[in-house]
Amino acid sequence: MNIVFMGTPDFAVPCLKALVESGETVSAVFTQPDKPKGRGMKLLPPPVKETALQYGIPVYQPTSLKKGEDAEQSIKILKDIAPDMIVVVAYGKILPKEILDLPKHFCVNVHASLLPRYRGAAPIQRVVLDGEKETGVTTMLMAEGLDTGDMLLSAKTEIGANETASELHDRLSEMGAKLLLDTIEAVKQNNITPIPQDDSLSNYAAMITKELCPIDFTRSAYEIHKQICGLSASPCANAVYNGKRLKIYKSEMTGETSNAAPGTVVNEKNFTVACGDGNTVTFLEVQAEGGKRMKTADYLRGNPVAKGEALS
RNA sequence: CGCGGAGUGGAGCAGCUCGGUAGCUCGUCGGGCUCAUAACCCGAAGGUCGUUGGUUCAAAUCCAGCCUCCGCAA
Repeated sequence: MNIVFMGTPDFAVPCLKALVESGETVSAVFTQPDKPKGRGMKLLPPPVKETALQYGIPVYQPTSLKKGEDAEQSIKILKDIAPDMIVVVAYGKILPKEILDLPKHFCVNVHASLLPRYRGAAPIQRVVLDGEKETGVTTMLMAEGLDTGDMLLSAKTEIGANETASELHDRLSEMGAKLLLDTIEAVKQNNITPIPQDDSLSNYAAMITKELCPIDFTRSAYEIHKQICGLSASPCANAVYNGKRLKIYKSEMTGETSNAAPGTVVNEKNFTVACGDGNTVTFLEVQAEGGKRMKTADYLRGNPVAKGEALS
């Protein structure tokens, strides 16, 4: 099939690779323009661009698909390619109707949740933050609304008790790639029935902001544990210890209880801290300012903490 | 040229202000002890102190450049 791929971050890379490796013809890749980011505001290409270039696929990075010169030129390029299908995975731009109607079949989107649940920008982190037990990936036809199109296929998976958003992200991106191939195969066999989403069951996975990062130890241990998992590895939950910010990448609940004040270290050997509901959270991987991410045992060797000290 | 922190045996850190014998908590290896432990005791190996140049009788330490890693901000 003649396919145009649109996507930007790491999550989309396995899908693009899967398409190419399975022998589909990816005629062009659309991705977000390079943006200055990181230290020193260096200009960095999005991951999908790097992958596309490795395969020698033409890359287009229009600033807009809706209006202006870029949009007109993009639509002209798309018309020239005359794709059978446009595959969109976390592209980060809204497609105008003109493009949605352009492919011979349709525009298909891979979304990292079990729709209609968790539509929107940050489904992976939100399911973890909310303490959900399972999630998945869904392929759907693209409609003009945000993640509202008819569903094609989906795949479920359980969320581990200590699984972080970044671990789940990696799993789901691989699942998404497989589901995408299954979906394309079904389309080829003409063996697929779009199912409308039940809007009454939908919810929206709002973008993740830094306000979510500071840990409030008066909350329950479970909420804090899920906060740590859901925000790992970026932007990462953090606490203040010794006047310095300490990022917490991984944690677990050992079942230990304590009536110490929330935020108090109750076990200095494995860095276990009291929470608001009498339960405790044990930190497994942390990172101090200026330091690297490391296992708690390593951190404690050079930065011993004492029982009774408080984090905030 | 956005602001800031850091590179020291295998891991995590101290030492640098005020140059003069390489230190701590672990790990590893060998031995001992114990019913037992993230227990304890004894001994050993292992480091071009990120890199290049400069100052000096002498540099981990002071000065300059470069490389790498990280926090903030975007």
